[in-house]
Amino acid sequence: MKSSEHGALTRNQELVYDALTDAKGPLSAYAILDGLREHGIRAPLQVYRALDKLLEFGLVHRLESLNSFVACSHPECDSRETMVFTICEKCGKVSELADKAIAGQLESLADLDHFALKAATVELRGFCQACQTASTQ
Amino acid sequence: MKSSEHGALTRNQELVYDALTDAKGPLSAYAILDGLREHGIRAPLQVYRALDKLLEFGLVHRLESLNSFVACSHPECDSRETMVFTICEKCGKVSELADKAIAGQLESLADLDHFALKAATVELRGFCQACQTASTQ
DNA sequence: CAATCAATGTTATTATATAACGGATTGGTA
DNA sequence: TACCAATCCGTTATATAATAACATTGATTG
Ligand SMILES: [Zn+2]
Ligand SMILES: [Zn+2]
Ligand SMILES: [Zn+2]
Ligand SMILES: [Zn+2]
Repeated sequence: MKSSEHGALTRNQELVYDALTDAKGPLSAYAILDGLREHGIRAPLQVYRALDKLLEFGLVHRLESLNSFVACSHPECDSRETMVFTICEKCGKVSELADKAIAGQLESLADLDHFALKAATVELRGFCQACQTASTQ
Repeated sequence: MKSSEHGALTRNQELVYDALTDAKGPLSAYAILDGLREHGIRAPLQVYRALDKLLEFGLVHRLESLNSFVACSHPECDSRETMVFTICEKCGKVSELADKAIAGQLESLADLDHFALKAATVELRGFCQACQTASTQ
């Protein structure tokens, strides 16, 4: 379970995780690095190693199309398998959607191709609600 | 339609597109560059500019999680909206799946969040059929 | 021809990620 | 305690991916 894992985070992991939860949006590894210099983080590897562990714990997800990272917004989502994100191309807002159905759909789609599915990345690009209404006024 | 667009490709676009179709697998921009040096391509920008156009034409897709590019394997697929790829984590094989249902599912999922969906990237990681049978022997 | 626009060539720079090495810390265990 | 193994840590250097800036070429067209 996550909350117990969270308690076991090392110092660097804690720093990186806090940076991501504070940000309430995706951050690149180098943006995290810049924000943590005053806390003693000096090199990219310190950030990347912490991120690797956080990804492994399921506390953080990687946004492939943005080369950046977000804290998981589903405290109970320990699946680590299928994540769905919306990415607003105007304001940059990112939301993580919870959906069981898509995971099943992708599973059966993979089966058709005899592909043993381990993990899925779904990234949706478009406009968030706020940016839609803003552009139609 | 694609075949007509293909006839209108410029020299650099043609070179890059041919490199991708010959490869029968994903290539990074720099791998393309290395393969085309003897044809007069010398700088990353020459490759990236050609790729931008090919992506726009729908002749090529970008694999976000691999930072690489593949020629579209669906001659009639001009949708340019929802692509689904399987990526074998053992042998690196990539397949582009054709599926109308997933696109609809993602559309309605986005609707729930009042998100105006423009394009979707779906990348499935796991093991291809060949690598499964190879690992169970 | 002159204006325009897309494509090109080149150099330099930024952004993202990993390799390689050694030292420090932790947790069990003889 | 002394030992071992595993993990985490810090540092330097390097690899890989993508873009900025600017000048030039070549086709289109009015
Ligand atoms: Zn999550
Ligand atoms: Zn928005
Ligand atoms: Zn395609
Ligand atoms: Zn395989």
